Amino acid sequence: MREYIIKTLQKALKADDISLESPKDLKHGDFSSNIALIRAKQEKKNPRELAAEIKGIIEKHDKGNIFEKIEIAGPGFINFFIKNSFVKECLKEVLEKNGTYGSNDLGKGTKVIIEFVSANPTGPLHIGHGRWAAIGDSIANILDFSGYKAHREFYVNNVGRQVNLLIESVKAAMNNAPVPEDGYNGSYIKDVGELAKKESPKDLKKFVLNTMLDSQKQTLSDMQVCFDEWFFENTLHDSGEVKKTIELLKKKGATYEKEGAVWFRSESFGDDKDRVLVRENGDPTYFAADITYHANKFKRGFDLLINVWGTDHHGYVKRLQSALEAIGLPSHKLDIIIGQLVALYRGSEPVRMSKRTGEMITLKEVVDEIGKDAMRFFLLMTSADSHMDFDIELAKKQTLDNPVYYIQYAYARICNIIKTGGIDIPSLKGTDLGLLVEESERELMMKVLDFPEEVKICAKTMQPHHLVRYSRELAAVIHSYYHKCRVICDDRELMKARLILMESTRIVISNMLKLLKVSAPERM
RNA sequence: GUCCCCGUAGCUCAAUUGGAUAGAGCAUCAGCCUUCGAAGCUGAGGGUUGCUGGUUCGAUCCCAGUCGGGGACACCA
Repeated sequence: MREYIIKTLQKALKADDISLESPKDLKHGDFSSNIALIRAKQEKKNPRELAAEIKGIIEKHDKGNIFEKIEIAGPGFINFFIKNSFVKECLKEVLEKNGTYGSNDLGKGTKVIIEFVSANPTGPLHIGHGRWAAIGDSIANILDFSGYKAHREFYVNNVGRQVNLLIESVKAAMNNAPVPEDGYNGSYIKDVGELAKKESPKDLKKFVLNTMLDSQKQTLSDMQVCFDEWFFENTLHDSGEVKKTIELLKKKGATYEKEGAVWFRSESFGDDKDRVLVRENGDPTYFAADITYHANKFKRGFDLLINVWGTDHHGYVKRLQSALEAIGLPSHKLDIIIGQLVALYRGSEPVRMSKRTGEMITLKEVVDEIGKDAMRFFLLMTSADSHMDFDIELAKKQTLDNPVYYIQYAYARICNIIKTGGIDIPSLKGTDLGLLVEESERELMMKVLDFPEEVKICAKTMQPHHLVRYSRELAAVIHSYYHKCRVICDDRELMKARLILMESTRIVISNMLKLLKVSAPERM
């Protein structure tokens, strides 16, 4: 609906810089625009006079189709009141489009690769990984829904010092030897060691890495996070691509040698300092491989690169962008979302250690305890760049305290009403929506019709939490409506009209929860 | 010391990316079950948006500074 109105305004005013807001105060109409305020500044005119001019043009153009009335208010806002008949036309669109309602073509087929989690295979995932997982996965869903072609990828760092340390640590555990310096010593190391003893694999390194990776895969799968591809770092070394990247940087004059190592001049690109590409011992650094990896993403034909990283990697952003620039790749097409860390609580008590193992609590333990739906919902509830306090006790509650159930309950309620109504939805065609005259009905319709805009906001900002906020608002309107209006009633025509409203609401919740991958139960 | 993020109601978070009287949930208090699911609804109280300046018709949002919390500053990944 909003989109249609914007298009109408664009046509009427022959301009494309139309912005439309949804005012908080009903007195300010269904939509409002600050266009007169902005133009008045540019053209140095009186904003209210300009607003009146604009209002005249729009009214002439509209001929009473969409707008009930248009008002000028405050310093020069133009407030639009939408005709009920038009709202109901839009409601029909929800039923027609059904599962695709809310989708858009923002991406215009852009191939986008979204890389997320990419944890080292040296240990179990933690709650922070869960956050990047939920965010990355949902962004990918939203982008797919917005006309992009999203490719979900996990980069496996199966090369380097940390991996060697992991293997040495496992070996030590198998022989009851002390943990190597800087090695790993969690209980999972012993577990893998036991397993390796039992199976005595030919290639211990391969076995350990696979075991670690499988356990990460399992945890992610428990959260219903899926990847199109698991990209292994070693393939970049094996194919010689890493060497090629280093040669290319050398050729571009972006490197120099010092103390036996090859350095990249990242400082001249605005980074804090220069960075090593090839160590004194001749091994390329992780950084060198990562430049190659991102070059490889472009080579595979992706037009847009999105990475979801933990805040502990933020210092890494500048050097990667610098390196891409140095080899002539469009670094502005790399969008890195930095997610802040998650602090776990039980009630007001901070949780760091696992009760069972006495070590850092793992993602798996939390997912096992509270379940996939609450997990995803809570991790998606807040903006990625705000620090997050995650209360396990609250997420676990199956009561009204828990916002997940609030939404799911609204869905189950609607499903039950539709079921009780006992009328086939398709047979409701031709129903007179003009019978929906209650204020609460209009409120619900407007909220339902807002869905496509919310999807767009998420796609544009790459922040799925907007959708979660919307889901709570929508559920609140639904519950309120439920108490104000009865759907199942003796007036059969009215009932049919209200069933259509229920069905379109159901469709929106269903589409929305699919994007978040939170289940929508018909019964609870 | 340098860089990034955050600071909003007692608590956890929003605020359509510069819009009109800063909103929800929890907690507190007062109401609502003979009718489609009370896992719900209705209402009340609760604020100098950490602080100080600046930019403009307008700032929670942008800029400068300052205080507090978190994180990062490897020839680790």
